[in-house]
Amino acid sequence: MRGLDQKLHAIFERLYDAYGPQCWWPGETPFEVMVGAILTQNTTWSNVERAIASLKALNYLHAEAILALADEPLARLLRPTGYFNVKARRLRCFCAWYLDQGGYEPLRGEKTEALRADLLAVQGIGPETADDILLYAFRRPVFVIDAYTRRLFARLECIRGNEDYEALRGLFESALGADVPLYNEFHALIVRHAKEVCKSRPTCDRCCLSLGCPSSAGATPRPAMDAS
DNA sequence: ACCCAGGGTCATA
DNA sequence: TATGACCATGGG
Repeated sequence: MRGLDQKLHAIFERLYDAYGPQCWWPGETPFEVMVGAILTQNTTWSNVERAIASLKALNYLHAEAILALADEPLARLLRPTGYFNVKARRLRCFCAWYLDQGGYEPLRGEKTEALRADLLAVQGIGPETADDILLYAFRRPVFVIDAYTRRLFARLECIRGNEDYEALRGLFESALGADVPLYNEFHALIVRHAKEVCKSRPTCDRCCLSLGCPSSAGATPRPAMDAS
């Protein structure tokens, strides 16, 4: 019986071969990454890009500027991301915390688990958003668990699928070992794959992971993933 | 018109 | 612990 680590690495290779490097997270600065992580909650990235662009255009992409904005004007800028009233509050809570901590440099010195606990204490930052921030803004070896990850690996029979967030994160992290570049690319590839599969629905009968389904004429079918 | 998206919180049972 | 309701725009 192959270990979980070998299965995961094999799946990673399939995804990487199929899609190549994803160059995540899209964003020029760590702060932009953090803002994006909050704004992308249950929302497509293309919607987040509009809001980020608006903030940038007005030179508001700083914790001080966002905090200085009243709820309503901020919500207007966040409008395309959906839940704009909720996200305006969340963003301001985050910015207040961020400034209170002294910004990026002091935070960068914190140990990962302490930083994670701090992030989770911010209203509106849950486990996935915190882990996005830890991995993509602070380069910490934290494996992000999202709905795609849960569905995909449950289907590939690597997990049951009903484990709680922390259990899954522990499972992936101990199987893969602390590896920031791997975690970075893996999560991005999982999201990419989900989009790709979604695009080809309902004929999603052929993907790089051989998730069931016949291959189209002329294509060489991949051998099925060894799930045992 | 319907479904879902790179979630999180809060109220119930 | 575990569901359900709620937040709300934009693209398929």
